[in-house]
Amino acid sequence: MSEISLIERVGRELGQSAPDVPLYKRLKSAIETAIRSNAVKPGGMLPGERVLAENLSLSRVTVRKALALLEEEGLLNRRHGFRTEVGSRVEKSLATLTSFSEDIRARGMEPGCVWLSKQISRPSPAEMMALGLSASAMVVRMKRVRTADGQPIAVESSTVPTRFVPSPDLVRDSLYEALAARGFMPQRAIQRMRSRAASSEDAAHLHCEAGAPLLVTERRCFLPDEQIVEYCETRYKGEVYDFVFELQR
Amino acid sequence: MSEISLIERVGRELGQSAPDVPLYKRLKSAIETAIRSNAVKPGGMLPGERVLAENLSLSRVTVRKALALLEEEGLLNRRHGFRTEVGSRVEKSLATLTSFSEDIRARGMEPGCVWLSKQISRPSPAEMMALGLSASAMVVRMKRVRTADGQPIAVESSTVPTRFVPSPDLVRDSLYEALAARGFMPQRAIQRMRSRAASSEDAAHLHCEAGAPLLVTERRCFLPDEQIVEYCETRYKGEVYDFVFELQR
DNA sequence: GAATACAACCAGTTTATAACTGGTCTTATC
DNA sequence: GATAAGACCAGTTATAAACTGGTTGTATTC
Repeated sequence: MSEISLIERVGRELGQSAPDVPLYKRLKSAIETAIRSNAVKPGGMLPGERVLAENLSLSRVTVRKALALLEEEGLLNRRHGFRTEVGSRVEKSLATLTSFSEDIRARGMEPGCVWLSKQISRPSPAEMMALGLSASAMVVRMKRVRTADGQPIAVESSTVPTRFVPSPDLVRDSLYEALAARGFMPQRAIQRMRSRAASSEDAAHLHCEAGAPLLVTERRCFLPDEQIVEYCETRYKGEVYDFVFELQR
Repeated sequence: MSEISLIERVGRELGQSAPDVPLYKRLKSAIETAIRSNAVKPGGMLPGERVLAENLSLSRVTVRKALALLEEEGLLNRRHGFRTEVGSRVEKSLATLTSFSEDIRARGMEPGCVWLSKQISRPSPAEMMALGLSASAMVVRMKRVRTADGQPIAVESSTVPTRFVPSPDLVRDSLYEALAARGFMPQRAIQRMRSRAASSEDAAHLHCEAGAPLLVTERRCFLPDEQIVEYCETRYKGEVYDFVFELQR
């Protein structure tokens, strides 16, 4: 469906809506209907805010208010300087199949995390190797304790080149959300799992004894164009095995 | 040293040289002297061919002939569309992606190798991780002892997805030749170097004692489109350090 | 006070373009 | 074979322009 016919459709929808509801809410509903009826496919682009405003004879403020609501609901994904993309929240969470939070929720517990550090620095030798970076590159390194129902169950270190996430402050709870917001959605990952003894530091964070066996996962995440976007090492209290699998959305 | 003063210097040098020698050879010597006397630092850029030709009142053909000689000697590194970079052979062996054979030859010795095994199999967990492969993929794994003047100096294990080299029989002496023949020339690599104690097997192959420190390099080679084409681990008799650098052709 | 409108301007991204670069070829002179 | 001059191709980089969404004003209407 072309941009013009989409706008016409939204325009008709808008005309038929109750006039005592605020315009921006009516516009929001109209666009939502268009999306849900698949007039724009997920992954497709919405017309620019200026185009929408002009063709619907609305002000940009109104259009932006409507889009803001839709983005909050997860139906849209806006990117500064790029465009506004259609993408449902359900798909977002599918793409983060590897997400710790989902894993924990699926087991009926409440996920949480405590940040140990967020820093921007040069990559370590291992990180250079894993991410394919030269020494002059910069990375954002984040370390946190993952919890389930408040109990610590893993220590996780994520490293991302600043090219993809320029500042650690952009990451709130979910690294994947920060990546997605900038248009870098990992599509494939290679993950290795094996066991290792807990260091005294690990032990302190995980409330276990030093030397206790941990399940260690190493993960390299790839963008659709095979660029390496993240290197992540997680040390879980748990099982013992050595296994590699491929993660795909 | 600025471009202009470099050109002036080369110009003077050129004027003083014997007139019965071909111009391009005299120019080559003049530039070589300038480089060896550090008038241009390694890593620095030479003026463009057109600038050189014009300022020295020479034709571009002459300049190109001189530069070609210098490149052949390894003093220069020309890149289409970029510029001509100054880089001595010593640095080239570090900064560029050269094969083992080239490396050894550059040091005035005769390279050789003894094949320990060539096999086609499923990737190991470490190989899956390094090459970004799923377990269903197939790889060609090659292990050999590298020699210089007949003396064993390294044990090397190379792994390449069958996608790039379908059979180990296609590899005679040089893996890179086999790759190039199929149109897969690695252009960039990330290499990590560190030390590790020799296993008894390493020791047997390298004629040293078990436990002796080896220099171990891990290398991941990338195609121009960032696909990972090779994972290679080499254990050298030698130094002790941990350092990663980027290799580029 | 909330909704709407209009108008600027900022900042990030993409695209197109221009201005280089080295690589190649032809033609010509000596 | 060495030298010269010119034209053109192809790869790279730098720049500018034309978008994008983000933000901040003021003003009007109900």
